[in-house]
Amino acid sequence: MSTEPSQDTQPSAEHWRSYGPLGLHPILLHAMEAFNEQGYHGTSVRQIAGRVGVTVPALYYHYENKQALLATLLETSIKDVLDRCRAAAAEAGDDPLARFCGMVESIVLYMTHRQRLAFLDTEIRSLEPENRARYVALRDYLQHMLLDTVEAGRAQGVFTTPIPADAVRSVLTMCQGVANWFRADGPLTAEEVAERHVLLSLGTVGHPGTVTGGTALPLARPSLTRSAPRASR
Amino acid sequence: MSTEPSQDTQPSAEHWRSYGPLGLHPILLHAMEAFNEQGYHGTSVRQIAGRVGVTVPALYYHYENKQALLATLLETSIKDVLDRCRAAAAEAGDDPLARFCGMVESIVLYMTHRQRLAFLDTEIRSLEPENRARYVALRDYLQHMLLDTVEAGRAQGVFTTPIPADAVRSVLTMCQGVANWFRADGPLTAEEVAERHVLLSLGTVGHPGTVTGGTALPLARPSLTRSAPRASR
DNA sequence: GGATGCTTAGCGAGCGATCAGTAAACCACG
DNA sequence: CGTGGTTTACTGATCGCTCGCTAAGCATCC
Repeated sequence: MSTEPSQDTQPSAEHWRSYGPLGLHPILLHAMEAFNEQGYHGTSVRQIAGRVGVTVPALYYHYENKQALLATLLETSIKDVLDRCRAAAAEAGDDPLARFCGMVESIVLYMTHRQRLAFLDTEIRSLEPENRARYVALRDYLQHMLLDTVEAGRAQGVFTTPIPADAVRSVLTMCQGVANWFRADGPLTAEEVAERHVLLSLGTVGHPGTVTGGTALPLARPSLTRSAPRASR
Repeated sequence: MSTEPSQDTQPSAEHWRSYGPLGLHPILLHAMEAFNEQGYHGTSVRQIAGRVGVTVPALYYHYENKQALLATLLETSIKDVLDRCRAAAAEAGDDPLARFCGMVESIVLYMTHRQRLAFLDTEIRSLEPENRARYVALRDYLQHMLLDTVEAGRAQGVFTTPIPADAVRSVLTMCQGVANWFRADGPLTAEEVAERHVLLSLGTVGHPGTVTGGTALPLARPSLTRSAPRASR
């Protein structure tokens, strides 16, 4: 009778760029897929049980209720992005530009490699108040980390946006949006999408080198000339 | 027994910056509010009827079924943005920079003034295939309009992004995101939010004047120095 | 007298959740 | 090694309730 997160997901000490198999409990895995396809309220516990190949009470043996499935999935997800983002920031050191690029890259990589988990962000509205509060607090913390970096960069003149808080929220929104349209069998790899969004984000926060084209960013440029996929959702 | 959109919403010839009362049928109005608060699948027809103050069959007299309520709302919404965006583009004339700014402004104004309608965009997944296809086609058309403008600007050198399609998708994503966090009683007015997002969008598509600060944009700058609201959702 | 705009009453299906029971694995004790 | 008790992971059956939706009828108005 474990209501615990059961986070076999990632050892957390691992590198922020590496993505192994999900390692979720089969019930959580199939709940995740059902919620992705039909939404939380559009999915019945019978459907989840059916996907797993067990009867309904088996679900209730492992998780308190339907809500606990969503809450566990979302909490697992946000904690994983946060860990990876922190690791990327730490690796980048003190330079605001490098930190910003690393954080955005790590977030977008998460959105692509853990798309089905990341997409559940659209279901926070279905969380009960306490669960939602915990999730939102972690997401706000991520936003705050990024904002601190942008403001540090602004102080050094590497970011010129006069509205850093709005810029950061916009950057996170566009990164989160990747989970809505990315297709693994599409024209761009996860890494290319991440690279492009680092570039776009730099424009959004007003990094002078980005816009004029003459920058020293460690980006492999060839992929930036290929055409982008359409959004469909 | 009308399944028709019943778009009393806006005369469409009116100016794209002016927002009167919604003018939706009471049933649509209350359905919109319920869908906003609990999502499509989380809302029952009984709840909608209760909000309106009638019995359930009264709903079915006016609309074919629950799905028609959502489809009508979403179609009304996307057509309204599209009309306003077209009007803004027409008013701006041929200059890509002016067109881009006008289109982004009109879209963000819609997200703030018609927030409850715009927020329903998160419910497209609950649309049946044909309804979704029609909605997505209109949204794609909007995206295409913006992309054409950005590419025209690129040809003139006013936009420098090497990935215009990704930039446009990101811009629209961040604009759509406004419907998630904007609060009419918050620190910023709709017009200020629109102005800020024009600025952010210019950075995203790589408009040189924006990032370096020395631009001739017709933006009232004072509001850009005030602090931004937090996201909560 | 026929639209229009509702109501009362209720259909069958499915919902989330629970109860009692069970088969198998595990483990300590003699 | 064997045996009895405990734990783990389920199943079958069913609870009370709500779901989307509809048939039939009634009042109001032109």
